[in-house]
Amino acid sequence: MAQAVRHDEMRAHNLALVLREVRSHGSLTRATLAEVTGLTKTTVSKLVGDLLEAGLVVEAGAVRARERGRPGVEVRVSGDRVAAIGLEINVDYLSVRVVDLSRRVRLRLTQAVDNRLSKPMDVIGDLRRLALSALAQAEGTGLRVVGAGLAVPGPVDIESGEIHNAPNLGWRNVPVGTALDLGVPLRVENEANLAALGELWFGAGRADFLYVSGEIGIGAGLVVNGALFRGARGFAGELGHVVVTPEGPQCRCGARGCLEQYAGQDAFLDAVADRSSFAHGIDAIVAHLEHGDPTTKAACEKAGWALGVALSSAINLVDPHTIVLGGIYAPLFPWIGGVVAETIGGRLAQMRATAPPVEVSRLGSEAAALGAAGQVLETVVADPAALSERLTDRRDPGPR
Amino acid sequence: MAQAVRHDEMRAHNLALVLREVRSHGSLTRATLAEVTGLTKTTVSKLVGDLLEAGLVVEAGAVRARERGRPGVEVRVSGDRVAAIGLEINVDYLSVRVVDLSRRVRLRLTQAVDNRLSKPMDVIGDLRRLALSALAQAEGTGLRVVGAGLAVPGPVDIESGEIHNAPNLGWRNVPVGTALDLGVPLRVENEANLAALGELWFGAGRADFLYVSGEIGIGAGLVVNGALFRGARGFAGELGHVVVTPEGPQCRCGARGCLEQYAGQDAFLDAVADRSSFAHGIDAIVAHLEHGDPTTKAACEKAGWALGVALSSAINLVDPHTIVLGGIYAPLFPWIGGVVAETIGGRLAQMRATAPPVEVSRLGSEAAALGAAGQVLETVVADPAALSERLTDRRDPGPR
DNA sequence: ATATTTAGTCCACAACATAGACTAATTCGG
DNA sequence: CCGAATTAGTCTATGTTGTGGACTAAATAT
Repeated sequence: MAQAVRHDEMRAHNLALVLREVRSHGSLTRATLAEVTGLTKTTVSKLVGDLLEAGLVVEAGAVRARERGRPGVEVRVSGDRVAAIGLEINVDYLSVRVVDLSRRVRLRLTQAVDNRLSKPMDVIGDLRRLALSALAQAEGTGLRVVGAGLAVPGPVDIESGEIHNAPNLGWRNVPVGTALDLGVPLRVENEANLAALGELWFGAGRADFLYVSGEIGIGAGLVVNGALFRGARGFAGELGHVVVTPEGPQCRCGARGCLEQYAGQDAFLDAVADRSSFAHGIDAIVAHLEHGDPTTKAACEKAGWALGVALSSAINLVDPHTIVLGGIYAPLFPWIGGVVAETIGGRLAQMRATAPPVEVSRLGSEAAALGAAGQVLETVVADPAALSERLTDRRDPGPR
Repeated sequence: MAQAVRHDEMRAHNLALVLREVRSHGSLTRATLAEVTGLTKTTVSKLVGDLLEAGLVVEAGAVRARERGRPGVEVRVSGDRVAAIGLEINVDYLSVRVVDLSRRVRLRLTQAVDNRLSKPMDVIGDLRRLALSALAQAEGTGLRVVGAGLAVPGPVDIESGEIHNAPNLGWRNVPVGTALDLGVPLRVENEANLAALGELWFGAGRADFLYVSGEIGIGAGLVVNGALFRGARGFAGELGHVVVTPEGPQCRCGARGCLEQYAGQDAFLDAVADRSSFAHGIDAIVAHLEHGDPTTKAACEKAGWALGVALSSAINLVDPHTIVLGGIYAPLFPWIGGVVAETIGGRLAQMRATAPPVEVSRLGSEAAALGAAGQVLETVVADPAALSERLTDRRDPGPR
């Protein structure tokens, strides 16, 4: 658990503190950095020196922070040295994103493919090919990719990187963590959780919210005080199986009346009674809605009500500051957001002064892959000392 | 947010580490302490010396830890110097507990009284009298009470110590935090949260569980990795208003079909159709059950089912390791525990290998007051350096 | 009685942050 | 245009803390 703190860890902590402050302020001089951190100018200078040497920050031009006196030299996070790769396997696409330490997206590769039709190992092979080509391109521009993150639609054992059960893909007990070897450390995580983190770091940027990921299944990622809440075993956020009506329609989870039966992608398509092409399902629905189709509108009403009911349980239990609707709910937001907010507001009327606002995600299907990459970058910012050690002795590429 | 780390904070951290290890192991020699913390014997000796001087630990007799060689001197947490006071205002009683740093309960005062019949300030006055007498007794035995915790049945603003709305007491906007002045720092917190912490520190002692507090209202406290989960605004855990049936009976929260309408104390009493005496309501119900009364048994079945439905939503959302039933559910456990576990198990069948076990609380109505005291002791263990400063200059009794 | 083993202390040293003097680079005012 | 004022950043001496190994203390084994 908690361990002894020695001089080197004190230094590592302060190094991380400085890097975090530089990032959160965009750019800072050493003098203001000393002010905001509470460290002395001497210490800040030494720490910034180390960060410069490691290539994690760069000096921008001189600026006059105050009107009089010598101008300071601003320091900002360097996007030219360190990067991470984010991957996503979803039902109908594979995607790869390379993001540098300054959170700029350097490379986007997306491949539309129905992954339910292939064997897991073949899908992993496809993704590996995409990822390796992205890695090669990134390394070619001088970036050093320090780690990879992978988003999958279903609960994952984070330690082993094994997918227990991804019902929408039809996968069971697939050891992606070990099968997808890219030569860099890999972390596998639930898609909804990573999409929430993506929203945190690349989207709206609030520190407290519940992200709702509507796909074939419905997941949620809870961010509290800037950190993901995973629960005891890492299975938290299964919003799709929260009860809407205890004796409602049978769900494939074994229970009855789960949210997924009312507001999952299939429920929409069933309601619209036009399941011609699954891949363009959402586009078709939006088209119907834009033409004012009453059946589709009614389906939205019903799904929005169910989502509101399930979310009111969630709000009572975990008290999020805001609700962010993502996945298929993002394009449907104009027709569904109002009902959701009204249902929540109605059910929470007496419990709290104001119900959490319901907002729409700013990132489309990119959220999870970006969150996956961002999570790797976050480990770098949390412990820059560990990285610079690894960067200095390049002989050893570092174990898993 | 995160702040700079200096030498004094390094020391404070290691001091806390040593104290924590001493507590979690019961008693330890300096040598084994050096092993488990990773610090050197020299450093451990210095830190232990400071803790001894502050009176937070004491030396027990010498023991031969290993067969050969000089025997070590074991050190354990001292229960004779530092203590905390835990208070609870509930609907039908006031209670006070004094607990020393070694977590021994030194004093118990409970007063049965229907607090709905008095004005809030009168109730606070009653509690203050009880608490001051307990404080005097404790100080008389040489204990130094370093802080107080207060449990109230309803959501609280932790910062200000103000109760927004305690519907079961009929209180609104009562500033208990400032009104109840005991001369020591006071922290006010929701009863369910503190009962969960009480269970953590004085009861079963698991590090991950969801504690369900069934009283007139139904609350829950979620403990994850030994820490309380409060949500963004501190209102998490309102299990009583999780949806069981979205169009069910009207709840006083404004919604319909909340758990409280099915499994709250009033729902039980209504079902049994014998609301003769509220104070002994639960005892009467247990008596009926022990005589095999079928109406009461049916009420348990229904409440247990509803609790299982709401808990299955909670498990999907927050993934607790274990469910602990407390409050009125503790005496009812023999008749209700089975249905709850079955309902949960049935609804989670396909989602995870095993559903969280449903257990019964080991502490009766004492849980919340003990948790309140324990929370104060935890701040001492988390930062013993801050306390010893305050203990050394006794002129200044400390602000707030 | 002596060797061995383990506990705990002592002392020289290393790592880190601090405080304040010092140098560098700019603006302001005459 | 030059000196005073002001702010940025570096340098040096110092203080606090943990480390490592030598040392003393107290037990058991032979």
